Amino acid sequence: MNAATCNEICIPARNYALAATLGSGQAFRWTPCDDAWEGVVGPRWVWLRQEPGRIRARTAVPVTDWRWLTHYLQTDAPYGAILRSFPRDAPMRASVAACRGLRLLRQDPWECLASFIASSTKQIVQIRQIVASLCARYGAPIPTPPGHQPAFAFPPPQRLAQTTEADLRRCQLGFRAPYLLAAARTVDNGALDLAALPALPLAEARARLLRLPGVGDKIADCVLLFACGFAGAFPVDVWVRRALARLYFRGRLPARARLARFIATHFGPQAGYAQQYLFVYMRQHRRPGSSRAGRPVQTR
DNA sequence: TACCAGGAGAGCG
DNA sequence: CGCTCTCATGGT
Repeated sequence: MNAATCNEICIPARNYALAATLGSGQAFRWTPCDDAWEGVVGPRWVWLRQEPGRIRARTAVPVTDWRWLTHYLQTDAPYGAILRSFPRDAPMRASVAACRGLRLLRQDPWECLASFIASSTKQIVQIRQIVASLCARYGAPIPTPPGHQPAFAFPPPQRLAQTTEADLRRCQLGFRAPYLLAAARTVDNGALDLAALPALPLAEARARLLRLPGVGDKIADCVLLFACGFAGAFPVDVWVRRALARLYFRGRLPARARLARFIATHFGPQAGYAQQYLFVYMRQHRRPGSSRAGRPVQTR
């Protein structure tokens, strides 16, 4: 690397919808700020702004090697090839058209796992609050620009392992508190090695995550897709369930096994990306003030 | 106010 | 399996 040390950089990024990506419910630490976004990646406070053909990034502390950020943003992912791998059916066309440039991030596995354990039966707004609360209470303070409010890293497993269920309940975790505590202890004592997951076959990585209490199919797939680089992982939540039902099955989902077979065969090797497009597409059509979805184009 | 939220686990037939 | 109930809490 011959890059100079500085606190600003422009990352080339074509077909990258920054706002859609940061706000699409895969990460919970980003807040829109004027025409930009502020958040935390690992131990660093980060400011990001979409510009034509690129993303401008600023940090509070000068940086020499920015690969941690390009890795997080996945700006080098083969966007065109990913889109071409999707099935050429009407629902996918409509989903892509509705959110061009939507990407998947590559998050830290622990932060991703902990955040999604906290997510069950919560709205995205609330998940953000819980994560913010965990960081403020148990995360290490990190440098921010002069005059900016304080920021905190996501607390590592060894830190959360030292808390109690009652502590965690104070962060609005409710019945998820014991799950998060158990997960923190399991990762802290080495019984689950998150760093080893990406090198495993998808099924094995998934099986290891499923051993954690509070981690079922959906949360395991979120971690595999958003943090471990398994582009074939396909989290099925209420929104994706709705999307699949309405767009592919005339409103009625088939039995589990048949649905699983459909997912495994229909969406191709980048099924996880397809899932994210369906998720965002379906949420765009929800009615404000109601959890019931509006009317996405009925196709097929 | 009533409903429901990017679920998971246990108990049941 | 597949269904139902419970869990805790706040947004809308």
